[in-house]
Amino acid sequence: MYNNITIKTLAKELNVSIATVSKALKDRHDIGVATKQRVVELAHKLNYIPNPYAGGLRKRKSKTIALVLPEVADSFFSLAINGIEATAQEKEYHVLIYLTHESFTKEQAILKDFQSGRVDGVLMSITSETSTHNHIQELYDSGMPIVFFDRVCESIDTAKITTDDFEGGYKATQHLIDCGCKKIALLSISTSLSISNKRMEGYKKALDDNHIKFSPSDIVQCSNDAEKSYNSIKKLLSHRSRPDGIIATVEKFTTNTYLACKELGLFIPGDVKVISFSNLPTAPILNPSLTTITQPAFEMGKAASTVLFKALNKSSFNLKQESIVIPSVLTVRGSTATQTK
Amino acid sequence: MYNNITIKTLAKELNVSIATVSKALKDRHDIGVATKQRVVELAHKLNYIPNPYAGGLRKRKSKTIALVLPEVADSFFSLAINGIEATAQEKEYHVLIYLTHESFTKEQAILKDFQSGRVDGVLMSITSETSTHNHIQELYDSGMPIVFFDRVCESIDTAKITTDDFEGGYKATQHLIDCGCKKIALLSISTSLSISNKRMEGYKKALDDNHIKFSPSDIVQCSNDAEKSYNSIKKLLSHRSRPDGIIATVEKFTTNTYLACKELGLFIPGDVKVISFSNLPTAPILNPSLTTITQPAFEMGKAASTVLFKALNKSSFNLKQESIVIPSVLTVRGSTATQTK
DNA sequence: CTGAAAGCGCTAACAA
DNA sequence: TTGTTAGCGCTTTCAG
Repeated sequence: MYNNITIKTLAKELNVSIATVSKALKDRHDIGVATKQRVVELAHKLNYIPNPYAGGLRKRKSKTIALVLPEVADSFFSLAINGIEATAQEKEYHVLIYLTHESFTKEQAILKDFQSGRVDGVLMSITSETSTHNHIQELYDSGMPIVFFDRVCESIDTAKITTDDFEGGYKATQHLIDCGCKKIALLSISTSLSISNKRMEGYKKALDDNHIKFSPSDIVQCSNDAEKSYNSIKKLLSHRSRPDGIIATVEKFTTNTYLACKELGLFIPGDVKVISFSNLPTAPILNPSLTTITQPAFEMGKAASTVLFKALNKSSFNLKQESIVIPSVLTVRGSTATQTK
Repeated sequence: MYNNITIKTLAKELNVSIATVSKALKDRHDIGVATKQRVVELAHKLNYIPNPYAGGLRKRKSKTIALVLPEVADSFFSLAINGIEATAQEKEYHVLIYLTHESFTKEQAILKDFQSGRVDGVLMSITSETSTHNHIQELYDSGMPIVFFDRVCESIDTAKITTDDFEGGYKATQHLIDCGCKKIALLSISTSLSISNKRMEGYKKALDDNHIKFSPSDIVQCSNDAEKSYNSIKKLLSHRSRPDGIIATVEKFTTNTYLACKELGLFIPGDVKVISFSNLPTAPILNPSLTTITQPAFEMGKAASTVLFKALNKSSFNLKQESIVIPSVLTVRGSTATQTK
C-alpha cells in the first residue's frame, strides 16, 4: 500500500509549486504566513502524510536504526527493547528488529544489508558464535555508527554499554563461597563472548582470592540448544564429585538447572546452591526463589540508544569515548540460603 | 550513513547505461550473457548493495512490515516475535517494531504514520485500552493489509490469528472446579479486549454448566501497572470470603498472585489454586509449579506473518477469510494439585 | 541486446 | 515570497 495523496496533490489544489508546499510544511520562514496556513490546512484536511523514503533518499538518511539481537525470549533483551524503543519513539526514529538466533552467518548477512542505506545506525548484541569481527568492522569502517550493548565486540573501537561483568562474576562466586560452597561450577554460553569471559575471570579471581583451586572442568560450556544444555547440566550434577554451587551465566540455563536437580533428587540450596545472571520476573517465586545477579536492562537499552542518537545528530561525534559500564546487582534469595527451609 | 557506490558507479566503470546494469543485476533475459557477467562481477567486487528505498519508491513498496505490540516483556509476545521474524527473514521482508505500552494514543499515532508508505502491511495485537477502532479501520480502508494476532479487533473484517479463548477460559474454570474449587475469581486485564471477554465468557459458561452462581465481584479488573494490580489481588485475597481458585488471564499477573498469597500466608494450592494463561518457561519450577493454559505463541506469530505475506504477494488476496484459531493447551502442575505436597 | 528518458515523492539550491 | 530545476538511486517503458 502506498499513499496516494502527495505533495503534488496539495500543490495542484492550491495552485502553488511543490517547493512552496514542501517549505510551508516544514514551517520555513521564507514562506508567507497566509500560504503556510493554506497549505497546512489542506494537508491536514486531506490527511497528507509525507513519504519518509522519498525525503530520506534526498537527505540521505532513513531516520531508522537497526536493532540486532541474538534472541528475544530472554528477559534481558525484552527489557532492553523497551528502553530502546522508548527513546527511538521520543527521537522520532524507527527501529528495524533482526534476530540472529545465535547464528554467525545470519549476523553476517544482516549486517551486510545495512551497507545499503537502510538504516542510519545500529544497536547490537553479538552472537555467541561470533568470534571473528570483519563483518562488523567493515560496516563500521564504511561509516555506520554502531553501539554495542551487553554482548559487545571488544575489538571494535566504538561505544559499548555493558554491566560490570567481571565484578558480577566475582560477586556471584564470592557469595557462593560465603554460603559455604567448596566446589563451584560455572555454566558458560560461549568461549568467545567477552561478557562470558569477563564473568569467568571474575569467578577465577574470587576463587583465587579465597585460595580455592580453579579446575577447568568446573567451567561447562552449555549449548544454545535447550536439550543439549539440559544434558550437560545433568551430567555435571551426576558426577561423583559434583559441584555444590552453580553459577548460571545466562538466564536460560536456570530452568534446566532446576529441572536437572529435581530429576536427580538434589535439593537447592541444600545439596547445591544456585545463582543466576538473570532478569526473570519470576525469580522471587521460583522453588526455591532464585538468587540473581541482575542487569539494569531497561536502562542499558536506554543508554545505548541515547548514545547512538547523539552520534546520529552531531556530525563527527566520537562514539569511541561513550562507553558506559553500569553496575549489576546481587539479590540474595532462597537458592543460596545457608539452611534449607 | 549512506552507500556511496551506486548503480551509476557500475555503469560508468563498465561503459554501459544504468538501465543495463539494473537489468543485468536482476538477471533479466534481455541482457547479453557477457554483459551480465561483467556487471555481476563488478558489483560483487565493489560490494555493491542496492539502496532499498530508491527501488521501493519506484516500485511503490517497501518490503517491510510493521509489528505493533502492547509490550515485549511477556513470553507470548517474545515467542511470537520469533515466529514473525523468522518468516520475514525467509521472505526477505524487514520488520519495524513498535510498542504501544498499552497506550491508546500511542497506538493511534503509530498507525497514522503507516499511511505514509513506510510499510506494506501490519501485524498487530491491540492495546488493552483500545475500545474504538476508527484509527485501525481508516488505515485498513486506505488499502493497508492488516493481520491481527492474539489481541484482535473483532469489528475489522480482516484476518485474525487467535487461540480458542472461549475454550481456554472454559477449560481453566472446569479444571479448577474439578479440583474442588467453589469460588473462582478471574483476573482480567481489560473489559474491551475480545480475548479477555471470550475467556470470561468461557469462564461463565463453565460456572453455569456446573451450577455455580456467577458473581460479578469475582471478576477483578487488574491494572497494567504492576503495583496496582498487586494491590487488587491482595485485596481480593484478603476478603473474608476470598476465592479458593484464581484464573490469571494474563501472564504478568502470575508473579503478583504468588507474592500476594505469600504475603497473606495463603498456600497454593492448599488455600487457593492458581491457573494462569501464560508461556512462562519457568512455569515448571515455580513454587509451586504453575498450571497453565499456554498458547502456541511461535506458531501464531508464524501463522500471522505467513498470512500477511501471502496477501502481500498476491494482489487482491482476500484476507477476510484467512482467520485461524489455534488450540491452547492446559498443562496441569502443582498450583492446582488437589493435595498439598 | 542496449540505452535514453521519464518518474517514484520529496528537498534544496538558485532564480525570479 | 515563490517557482524552477536538478537531483537522491533505482525501475521501466519504449526506441534503437
